[in-house]
Amino acid sequence: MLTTTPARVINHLIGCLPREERNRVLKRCEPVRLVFGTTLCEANQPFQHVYFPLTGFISRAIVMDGHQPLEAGLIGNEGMLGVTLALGINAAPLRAMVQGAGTALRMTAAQFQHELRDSACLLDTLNRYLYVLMTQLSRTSACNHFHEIEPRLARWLLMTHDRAHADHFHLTHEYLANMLGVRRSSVTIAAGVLQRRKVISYNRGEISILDRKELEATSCECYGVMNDHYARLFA
Amino acid sequence: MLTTTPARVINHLIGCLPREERNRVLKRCEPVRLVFGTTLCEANQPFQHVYFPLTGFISRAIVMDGHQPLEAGLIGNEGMLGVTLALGINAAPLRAMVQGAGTALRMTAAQFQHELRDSACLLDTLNRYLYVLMTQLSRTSACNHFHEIEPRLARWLLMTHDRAHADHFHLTHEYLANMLGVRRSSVTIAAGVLQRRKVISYNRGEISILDRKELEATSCECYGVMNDHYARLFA
DNA sequence: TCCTCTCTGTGCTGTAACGTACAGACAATG
DNA sequence: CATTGTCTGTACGTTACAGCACAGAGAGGA
Repeated sequence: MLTTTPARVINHLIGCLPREERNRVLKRCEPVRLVFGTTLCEANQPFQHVYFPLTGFISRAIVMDGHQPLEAGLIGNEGMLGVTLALGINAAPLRAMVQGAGTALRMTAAQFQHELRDSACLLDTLNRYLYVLMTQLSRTSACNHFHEIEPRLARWLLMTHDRAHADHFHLTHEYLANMLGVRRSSVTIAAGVLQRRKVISYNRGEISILDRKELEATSCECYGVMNDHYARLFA
Repeated sequence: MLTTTPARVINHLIGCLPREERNRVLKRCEPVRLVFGTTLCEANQPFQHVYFPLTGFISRAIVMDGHQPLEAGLIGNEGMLGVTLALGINAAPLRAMVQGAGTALRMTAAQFQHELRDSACLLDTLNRYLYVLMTQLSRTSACNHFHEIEPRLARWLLMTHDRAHADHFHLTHEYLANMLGVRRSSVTIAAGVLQRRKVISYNRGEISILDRKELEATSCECYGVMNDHYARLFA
């Protein structure tokens, strides 16, 4: 349900590369449509493809017996799926699923490994991204532990907003509940507060961001900290 | 307060290397004593040295404003401190502190980076370890979220037991509370249960493991899962 | 048009863990 | 020996969230 497709969204990791390498990588990629709800990889399974999201985005989740999967991060055009191949390991640490319909570039895992051998700069970029991922995992962990539902909800909405490149996206309370590792009805309550405050509005899974400033004020500091950290590493 | 020093504890990451590279690395290392409570690095600060624990062990913690640091992992002779240098980044994602007095090998960060350039095998080993760290972070995150205090306490005791190479080590309730991200008195209650069940005994910070089997039964499955995962990657 | 499904709102009870506070026991120190 | 600090036990009110259950409302298909 992407209403507005921005003129030209590029994947930031690819954008980091010098022109020649960037073109080589782009040549190996094929554009694909990310379909909402598709599972792109299971934990501990090898990758078939790596994905560089453009307007679509992907969620990573930790799967544990007897519990709903717990969200560990979002991958939009600032990142990629399959980065552990840069460690020489063809396995996914987490389950990945399309969370926002849209577009992406993809490459076969084999081709990607090949490119990695040829491009030191690509490897360096991915190493940086890996470092970002580690700090994100840590912080998300602490955030889930210490912060309350409402700020955390605001944080996820902001992160989704950034990656959707639109003020309007699809996300039910049920989904959000899984992301945050809480009950659906807790989300209904927290989201209800935000809606009454005219910060967001939603209807049957269609969420609109009305007042981003307020949303940022409601969010815990984790949103800003993580963004800054990314920016610093890719400056 | 290490009472028994095992005859010959080697660092497993170094042990993974082929003889020649192993000797080269060992030659660059100096043995040091890890003193309980010493902070070895702060989050986002560069490393002076990297550490390969032997009988001592180190804890990594996530630092967040307004909260006690939250434990994210232990580093014993199965791992190392400073592995992010393998990503070409001289910065620590987390705070690291000596949690168990004992011995370690260390190398300057500069020297370590130099070794990394010379030894593809070292890099490969560290890449694997990085992957393990990522899965550990994820799982710890979910574990803290879903599992209750008692199983989590048991898990940390088991992990500490492994890394201390002794049935007896120093760890106050206060410390454990920080590790688990809970109140001190919650730990007193959970530990009291374990003591009454004769699984552990403790006195003024000196903990003894009496019945490891029972401790394993009390722990959540995370302990086994994480061990298996490590073993599989370093098989 | 009806039916079914999905999404959301809400209310109730239960409970794990918090926050705080205090007291006793022991160890170390002067 | 007295004093101080550290470690542990315990207790009580509070709170955030779980778990469950149900009802209403809109969407979409038959």
